[in-house]
Amino acid sequence: MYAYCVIEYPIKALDKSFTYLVPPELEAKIKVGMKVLVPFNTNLVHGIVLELTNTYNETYELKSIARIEDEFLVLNSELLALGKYLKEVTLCNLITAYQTMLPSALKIKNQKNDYNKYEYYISLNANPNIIMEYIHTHRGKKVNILERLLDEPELNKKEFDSPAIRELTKQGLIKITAKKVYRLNNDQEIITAQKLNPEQQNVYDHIIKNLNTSKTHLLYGVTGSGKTLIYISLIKEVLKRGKTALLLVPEISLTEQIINIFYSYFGKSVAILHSGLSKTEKYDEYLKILNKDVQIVIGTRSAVFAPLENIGIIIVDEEHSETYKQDTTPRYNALDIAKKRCEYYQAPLILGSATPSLESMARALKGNYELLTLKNRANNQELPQSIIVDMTLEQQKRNFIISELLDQSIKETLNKKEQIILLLNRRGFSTTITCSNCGYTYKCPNCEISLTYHKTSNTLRCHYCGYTKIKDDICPKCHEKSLNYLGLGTEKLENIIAEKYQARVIRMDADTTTNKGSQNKIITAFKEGKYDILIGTQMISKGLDFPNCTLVGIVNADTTLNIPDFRSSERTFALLTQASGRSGRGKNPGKVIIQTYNPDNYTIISAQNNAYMDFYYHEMAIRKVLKYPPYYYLINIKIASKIYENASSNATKTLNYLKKHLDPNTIILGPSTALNFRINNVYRFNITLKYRFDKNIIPTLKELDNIFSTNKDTFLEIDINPLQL
DNA sequence: AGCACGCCGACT
DNA sequence: GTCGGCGTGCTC
Repeated sequence: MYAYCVIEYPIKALDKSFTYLVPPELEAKIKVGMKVLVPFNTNLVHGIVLELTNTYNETYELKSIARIEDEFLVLNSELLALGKYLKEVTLCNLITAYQTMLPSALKIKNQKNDYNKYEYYISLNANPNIIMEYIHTHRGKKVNILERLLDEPELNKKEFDSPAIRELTKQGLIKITAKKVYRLNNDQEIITAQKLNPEQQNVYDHIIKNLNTSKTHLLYGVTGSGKTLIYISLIKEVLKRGKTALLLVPEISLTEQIINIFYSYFGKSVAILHSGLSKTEKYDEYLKILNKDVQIVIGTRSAVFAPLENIGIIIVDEEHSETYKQDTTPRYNALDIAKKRCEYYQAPLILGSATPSLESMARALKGNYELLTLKNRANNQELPQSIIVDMTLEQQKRNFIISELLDQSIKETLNKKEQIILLLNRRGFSTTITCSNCGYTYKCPNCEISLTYHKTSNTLRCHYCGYTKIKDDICPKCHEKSLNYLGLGTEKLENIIAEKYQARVIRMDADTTTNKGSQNKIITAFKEGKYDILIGTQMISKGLDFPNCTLVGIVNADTTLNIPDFRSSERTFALLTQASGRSGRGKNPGKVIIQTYNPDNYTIISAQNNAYMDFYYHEMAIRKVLKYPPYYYLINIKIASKIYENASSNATKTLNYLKKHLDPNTIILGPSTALNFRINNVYRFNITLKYRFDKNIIPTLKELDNIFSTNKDTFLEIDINPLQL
């Protein structure tokens, strides 16, 4: 028997299968998809069995597989094929694809640990006569233990005094056995689901009709329309039919809330997979899925690879979220993977959002997806009333940060004992520090990006590479004491608000949520009413449900709008709409105040009016003219080197190569030095491709990748369907 | 990626 | 005469 294997080194030159002889003693055990140890060159390396055959037609002599690793872990044929698909759509190495699909504890590498957690149980280990005799001739703790073991055959060891246990074991009267346990357990009582309202029921019925098809449904429902309740009902029905369900959520802050809801409806049937779990917790959750102890998986992007079998539905919540696209190699989009898996299992894919991506809505309107709409909030609450404040007028009144209207509204809301969310999409204390004498501004020496001032640590930091320096007292250029703060970050806003109002203020952004669970702590504390005002970046905008929050203030709606990227309007619209959606979800009506220097901008006006479709048509017209998605596909090619000349010359070579091989209708832009030209002293050039149909593209890019694989100082990175340019 | 092989310079 | 620098090339 022969085995075709892919080995652990993620190198282009080794991205092929190697043939090994299966030793006779392994023939019965070995399966496709298993992790094996094989001799390679002078070492032993890990690999995955891709195929088993009885013939081979190579001329060289084969080596034999050394052993099988992790016998329980087998990538089934669906997942093996999924890895090949991942390789195809991202142009990564096959082994990289499989590594990406596995949790870190099970990745293919050389160290082998036991990640299992055990609990220890004691039981009797001698015949009853001996036990009885011991009981009659002794007294004390040891006798107690033996007496209890006569009643119950097995007891948890941790309940007892350990010296006594040790002695009894030594005397051969009892024995200790280890049992594998899972680290995360939820023994909550299960509650029954609320009834769907007619609008929700309608959507539900429609999807149920398609439960045995691989149709994609776009569930466009306004904020607070109760999409989660539909998900729960759908999953319930899927489980009833003996199948499994996968629910993807954008990030941990959301995951915590949704997980708790799902735990209360489905209890032990749920496994969770997200970056907030430790390596061992993730391992356990993965094992629960492999062992078929759970039927539902909830998780973030990488959970799309969960080893569920017999999938009956995949739901992607907040489908517009950019977190579904991985921004490191392999640059996959979980939506594509979910779609592929749905096709394999003939299961429907549900994409839910209050602000669908333009791509998804375009496909839905074209009829490629089924469009399902929830127009109303679940309990017939009104959508919050939105007001735009023109900050140019406020400036004349010397209100730079908080407008008159926002100030009044904050006071009113505090008086009513209701809660407030203030959104400012920029962390740190202030954006930049500038010398008012000579105009000097601090830039990162590695990245040429403005440094951000962080007050708590009194440092200037680069948000791209992490470079940190202590703030100076005098300007390093003109030596005057004229360094001023410019711009506004969440940290400074927190100080201002805390000074200005008699209120309990809490801040949530990337800097206050570095510890595990800290995000959830802030959310819970705010939800329980321990604070009046929550200040935060975009992480507070999505999915959270605070019934007592009736005022949302967008302190500066322009920060995201002004970023030079073709999707900045779409992002801003989503951010404003999602943030607005946090207001008035309970019994009291909500209010939203949007502060902006662009009160006439269509993005801001559409968001104010909750007019997604207005925004959609307006933005689509622009995309069409500028040849952007969804009208054109994009591919971004990055050429990077520490040596400027190499980066530059290779970028030009790449351009010429592309010009020669691609369809003449494909638009080739660049090479440009664009945004973030130098990061960590690496020079980067970008080439962007825009195309509608070009069958040469993938083969050409593969070939380009091969050409670069022998180049040691210049690196090529290809991002297919990038989110950022 | 890792490691052996190989062909040139300064050392016990 | 040998030790060791890292350039080149191969791995079932």
